[in-house]
Amino acid sequence: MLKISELSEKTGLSAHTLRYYEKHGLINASNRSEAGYRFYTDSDVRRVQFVKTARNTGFSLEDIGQLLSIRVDKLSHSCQEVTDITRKKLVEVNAKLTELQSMQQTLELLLESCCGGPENATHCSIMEALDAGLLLDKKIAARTEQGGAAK
Amino acid sequence: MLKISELSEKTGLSAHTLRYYEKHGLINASNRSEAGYRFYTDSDVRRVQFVKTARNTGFSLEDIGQLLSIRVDKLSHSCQEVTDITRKKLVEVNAKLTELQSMQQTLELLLESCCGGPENATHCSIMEALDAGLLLDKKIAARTEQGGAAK
DNA sequence: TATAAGCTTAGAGTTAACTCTAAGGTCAAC
DNA sequence: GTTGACCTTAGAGTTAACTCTAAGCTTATA
Repeated sequence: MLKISELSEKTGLSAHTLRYYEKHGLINASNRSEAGYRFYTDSDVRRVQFVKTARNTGFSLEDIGQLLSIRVDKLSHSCQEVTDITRKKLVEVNAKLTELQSMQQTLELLLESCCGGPENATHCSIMEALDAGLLLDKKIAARTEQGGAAK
Repeated sequence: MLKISELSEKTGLSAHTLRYYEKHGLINASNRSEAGYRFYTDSDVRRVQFVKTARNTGFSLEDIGQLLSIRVDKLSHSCQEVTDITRKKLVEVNAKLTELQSMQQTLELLLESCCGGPENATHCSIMEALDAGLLLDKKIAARTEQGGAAK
C-alpha cells in the first residue's frame, strides 16, 4: 500500500496530477487511512501506469477514460472498440504531423534563404517572404535548385 | 478603405479575430469613421496578411509581435534577429515532430498488433501493450519482423 | 511536545488563441 | 421611419491538462 507521495515517485506523476486524475474519474485509491489519506494497492498502481502509458502514447484523458472502462470489463467490449479509439487518435496525430511537417519545411526554406548576418533587415528574404505570403516556396526552390523541375 | 467585415472576407480571419489581434497590439485600423467604425488602408491589409502568413507558418502571436516590430523599422534590425526567431520556432517544431512521430509509430504498431475484430477484448494486444507499458515495441517488432536484429 | 513534512479539500490560476455575449449605436434600403 | 445587417466595447467563456493556493488536519521525528 502506497501513499500518494510514494505513488508519485513510482510513476513520475505529481501528487497534484494523481488527485486531478482521480477527480476526473480515471484512477482511485482503493483504501483510505482513518485520517483520509489515500492508500494505493498494486492494482491501483497498475491502473495508474496504464494511464501514464496511454498518456505518453498521445491519448487524451477522455480517450483514456474509454480505454479504462474497456480494461475493467474486457468481456463486454470488443477489440474493434479498442482499435477505433486507437485509429481515431492515429488520424489526429497524422493530421498534426502533416501540419508540422509543412511548417518545418517552410521554416527551413526561410532559414536557407536568409543570410542571418548582422546587416540590417531591409532586404531580409524572410521578411520579404512573409510579406509576399510565402509564394516564396517557388522563388527559393528556384534559387536553390537552379534548374529543378517546377510544376 | 475596407470595413472590418470586408477585411475579414479578404483575409479569411473573422472580425472577432481581427479585433483580438488589435487588442494585442498586432494590427490596427489607420482610420475610423465618425461613428467609430474601423477603416483599413492597403497598408493595414498588408500587415494583416503578414500576420496571417506568419501564423500559418507556426509563429506564435508573441513571435509575430517581434517580427512586426522589425518589419516597421528594418534599418534598426538585423537579419540575425529574424533568423533567431525563425530558428527558435524551427527547434520547437522539430521537437513536436519528434514527439508526434514517436506517437505515430506506437499507434501504428498497436494497430498492427490487434485484430480489431468483434471478439471480446480479453486478449486484446493493444490493452496488453498499454498494460505492459509498451515494452511491446520489442514484442511486436519481433512478432512482425520475425528475425530482425534486435538491440 | 513541538516542529516539520506530508496529507486533505475546494477552488482558483495558467496557457494560447481565440470565440462569443450583451448592450447598444449606425447605416442602407424599402 | 423602421427593419435588419453591421458596427462598437468590455468582458466572459472555451479547451485541455494540469498546477497551485489556502486553510487546516495528521504523522513522524527529535
